[in-house]
Amino acid sequence: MNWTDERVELLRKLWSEGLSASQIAAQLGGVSRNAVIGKVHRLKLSGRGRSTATPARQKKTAQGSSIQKSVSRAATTQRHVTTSIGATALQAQFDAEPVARHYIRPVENVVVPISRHLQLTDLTERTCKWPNGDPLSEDFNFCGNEAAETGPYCKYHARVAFQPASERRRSR
DNA sequence: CCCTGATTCGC
DNA sequence: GCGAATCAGG
Repeated sequence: MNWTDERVELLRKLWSEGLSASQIAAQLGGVSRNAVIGKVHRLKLSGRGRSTATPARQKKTAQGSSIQKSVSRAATTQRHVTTSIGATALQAQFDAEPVARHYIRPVENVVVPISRHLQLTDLTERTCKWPNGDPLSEDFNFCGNEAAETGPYCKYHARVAFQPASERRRSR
Protein backbone atom coordinates (compact mmCIF):
# COMPACT_ATOMS: atom_id res chain seq x y z
CA MET A 1 0.00 0.00 0.00
CA ASN A 2 1.61 3.28 -0.93
CA TRP A 3 1.15 6.65 0.49
CA THR A 4 -0.63 8.41 -2.26
CA ASP A 5 -1.37 12.07 -2.02
CA GLU A 6 -4.91 11.46 -1.02
CA ARG A 7 -3.95 9.08 1.71
CA VAL A 8 -1.38 11.41 3.14
CA GLU A 9 -3.90 14.16 3.02
CA LEU A 10 -6.43 12.07 4.84
CA LEU A 11 -3.81 11.06 7.32
CA ARG A 12 -3.03 14.68 8.01
CA LYS A 13 -6.65 15.53 8.40
CA LEU A 14 -7.51 12.73 10.73
CA TRP A 15 -4.40 13.18 12.75
CA SER A 16 -5.04 16.86 13.23
CA GLU A 17 -8.56 16.02 14.23
CA GLY A 18 -7.16 14.08 17.09
CA LEU A 19 -7.86 10.58 15.98
CA SER A 20 -5.58 7.91 17.30
CA ALA A 21 -3.09 6.21 15.07
CA SER A 22 -4.95 2.94 15.17
CA GLN A 23 -8.17 4.59 14.20
CA ILE A 24 -6.52 6.35 11.33
CA ALA A 25 -4.93 3.11 10.26
CA ALA A 26 -8.33 1.50 10.31
CA GLN A 27 -9.80 4.18 8.12
CA LEU A 28 -7.01 4.20 5.65
CA GLY A 29 -7.08 0.48 5.48
CA GLY A 30 -4.19 -1.77 4.62
CA VAL A 31 -1.84 -0.17 7.05
CA SER A 32 -0.99 -0.79 10.65
CA ARG A 33 -1.04 1.83 13.29
CA ASN A 34 2.72 1.68 13.36
CA ALA A 35 2.77 2.58 9.73
CA VAL A 36 0.62 5.56 10.48
CA ILE A 37 2.76 6.66 13.35
CA GLY A 38 5.90 6.20 11.34
CA LYS A 39 4.44 8.28 8.54
CA VAL A 40 3.31 10.92 10.95
CA HIS A 41 6.82 11.23 12.24
CA ARG A 42 8.27 11.38 8.81
CA LEU A 43 5.89 14.16 7.98
CA LYS A 44 7.05 15.89 11.10
CA LEU A 45 3.63 16.38 12.51
CA SER A 46 3.90 14.34 15.61
CA GLY A 47 2.88 16.96 18.05
CA ARG A 48 -0.81 17.42 17.33
CA GLY A 49 -2.84 19.29 19.86
CA ARG A 50 -1.76 17.23 22.78
CA SER A 51 -2.58 14.09 24.58
CA THR A 52 0.47 11.98 25.12
CA ALA A 53 3.24 14.33 25.95
CA THR A 54 5.60 11.45 26.08
CA PRO A 55 9.05 12.72 26.86
CA ALA A 56 11.73 11.77 24.45
CA ARG A 57 13.03 8.35 25.16
CA GLN A 58 16.31 6.77 24.36
CA LYS A 59 16.65 3.09 24.45
CA LYS A 60 15.90 0.23 22.26
CA THR A 61 18.49 -2.39 21.58
CA ALA A 62 17.73 -3.54 18.12
CA GLN A 63 16.33 -7.00 17.99
CA GLY A 64 18.73 -9.14 19.94
CA SER A 65 21.70 -7.40 18.52
CA SER A 66 24.22 -5.28 20.22
CA ILE A 67 23.49 -4.07 23.64
CA GLN A 68 23.95 -0.40 23.45
CA LYS A 69 23.75 0.92 26.90
CA SER A 70 23.78 4.55 26.29
CA VAL A 71 23.98 6.01 29.69
CA SER A 72 24.08 9.59 28.74
CA ARG A 73 21.80 11.24 31.08
CA ALA A 74 24.25 13.52 32.69
CA ALA A 75 23.76 16.78 30.92
CA THR A 76 20.20 17.07 31.82
CA THR A 77 19.38 20.59 32.63
CA GLN A 78 17.02 19.98 35.41
CA ARG A 79 14.55 22.71 35.61
CA HIS A 80 12.11 22.79 38.35
CA VAL A 81 9.37 24.32 36.46
CA THR A 82 6.79 25.30 38.88
CA THR A 83 4.13 23.67 36.92
CA SER A 84 0.98 25.02 38.21
CA ILE A 85 -1.12 22.36 36.72
CA GLY A 86 -4.45 23.17 38.08
CA ALA A 87 -5.51 20.17 40.03
CA THR A 88 -8.59 20.84 38.14
CA ALA A 89 -11.80 20.16 39.79
CA LEU A 90 -13.16 16.95 38.51
CA GLN A 91 -16.53 18.42 38.14
CA ALA A 92 -16.53 19.32 34.53
CA GLN A 93 -19.54 20.91 33.09
CA PHE A 94 -21.64 18.14 31.81
CA ASP A 95 -23.90 19.36 29.15
CA ALA A 96 -27.27 18.04 29.88
CA GLU A 97 -27.93 15.99 26.81
CA PRO A 98 -31.60 15.56 26.27
CA VAL A 99 -32.02 12.10 24.99
CA ALA A 100 -34.80 13.24 22.76
CA ARG A 101 -32.82 16.00 21.13
CA HIS A 102 -31.32 14.52 18.04
CA TYR A 103 -32.01 10.93 18.65
CA ILE A 104 -30.41 9.49 15.56
CA ARG A 105 -26.93 9.93 16.91
CA PRO A 106 -24.23 8.08 14.96
CA VAL A 107 -23.73 5.54 17.64
CA GLU A 108 -20.26 6.49 18.83
CA ASN A 109 -17.70 9.19 18.78
CA VAL A 110 -15.24 6.56 17.70
CA VAL A 111 -14.60 6.36 14.05
CA VAL A 112 -15.62 3.07 12.62
CA PRO A 113 -13.47 1.29 10.09
CA ILE A 114 -15.10 0.66 6.78
CA SER A 115 -18.59 -0.15 7.82
CA ARG A 116 -20.09 -2.22 5.11
CA HIS A 117 -23.73 -2.42 4.43
CA LEU A 118 -24.45 -5.98 5.21
CA GLN A 119 -27.89 -7.23 5.74
CA LEU A 120 -28.88 -9.56 8.46
CA THR A 121 -28.85 -12.44 6.05
CA ASP A 122 -25.33 -11.68 5.02
CA LEU A 123 -23.88 -12.24 8.42
CA THR A 124 -21.74 -15.26 9.09
CA GLU A 125 -19.84 -16.46 12.11
CA ARG A 126 -16.91 -14.34 11.16
CA THR A 127 -18.63 -11.10 10.40
CA CYS A 128 -18.90 -8.35 12.91
CA LYS A 129 -22.45 -8.09 14.07
CA TRP A 130 -22.31 -4.52 15.15
CA PRO A 131 -25.54 -2.83 14.16
CA ASN A 132 -25.53 0.47 12.36
CA GLY A 133 -28.56 2.66 12.49
CA ASP A 134 -32.05 1.96 13.55
CA PRO A 135 -32.97 -1.70 13.52
CA LEU A 136 -36.45 -0.73 12.49
CA SER A 137 -35.24 1.38 9.66
CA GLU A 138 -34.58 0.32 6.15
CA ASP A 139 -31.01 1.42 6.04
CA PHE A 140 -30.17 -0.63 9.04
CA ASN A 141 -27.05 -2.64 8.45
CA PHE A 142 -24.18 -4.41 10.09
CA CYS A 143 -20.51 -3.64 10.18
CA GLY A 144 -19.61 -6.92 8.60
CA ASN A 145 -15.88 -6.71 9.03
CA GLU A 146 -13.85 -9.61 10.23
CA ALA A 147 -14.86 -10.45 13.75
CA ALA A 148 -12.39 -11.62 16.33
CA GLU A 149 -12.58 -15.07 17.83
CA THR A 150 -13.17 -13.48 21.16
CA GLY A 151 -16.51 -12.08 20.29
CA PRO A 152 -19.22 -11.23 17.82
CA TYR A 153 -17.64 -7.94 16.91
CA CYS A 154 -14.63 -6.79 15.03
CA LYS A 155 -11.79 -5.33 17.00
CA TYR A 156 -13.02 -1.79 16.88
CA HIS A 157 -16.61 -2.45 17.66
CA ALA A 158 -15.63 -4.73 20.44
CA ARG A 159 -13.72 -1.81 21.82
CA VAL A 160 -16.54 0.64 21.68
CA ALA A 161 -18.79 -1.98 23.13
CA PHE A 162 -16.70 -3.05 26.05
CA GLN A 163 -14.19 -0.40 26.91
CA PRO A 164 -15.52 3.10 27.16
CA ALA A 165 -13.23 3.80 30.08
CA SER A 166 -9.96 3.33 28.33
CA GLU A 167 -10.28 6.11 25.88
CA ARG A 168 -12.50 8.42 27.77
CA ARG A 169 -9.21 9.51 29.20
CA ARG A 170 -8.45 11.67 26.27
CA SER A 171 -10.83 14.50 25.78
CA ARG A 172 -12.07 14.10 22.32
C1' DC B 1 -5.10 -6.65 30.12
C1' DC B 2 -6.28 -2.95 27.09
C1' DC B 3 -4.66 1.05 24.88
C1' DT B 4 -1.63 5.33 23.39
C1' DG B 5 2.33 7.58 20.78
C1' DA B 6 7.76 7.39 20.15
C1' DT B 7 11.83 5.48 18.57
C1' DT B 8 14.98 2.57 16.29
C1' DC B 9 16.58 0.10 12.53
C1' DG B 10 16.49 -3.49 8.80
C1' DC B 11 14.58 -3.52 4.63
C1' DG C 1 10.79 6.09 2.64
C1' DC C 2 8.54 2.42 4.89
C1' DG C 3 6.85 -0.08 8.91
C1' DA C 4 7.58 -4.06 12.39
C1' DA C 5 9.43 -4.46 16.66
C1' DT C 6 10.06 -2.46 20.60
C1' DC C 7 9.72 0.78 24.23
C1' DA C 8 7.46 3.65 27.67
C1' DG C 9 3.53 5.18 29.66
C1' DG C 10 -1.79 5.64 30.93
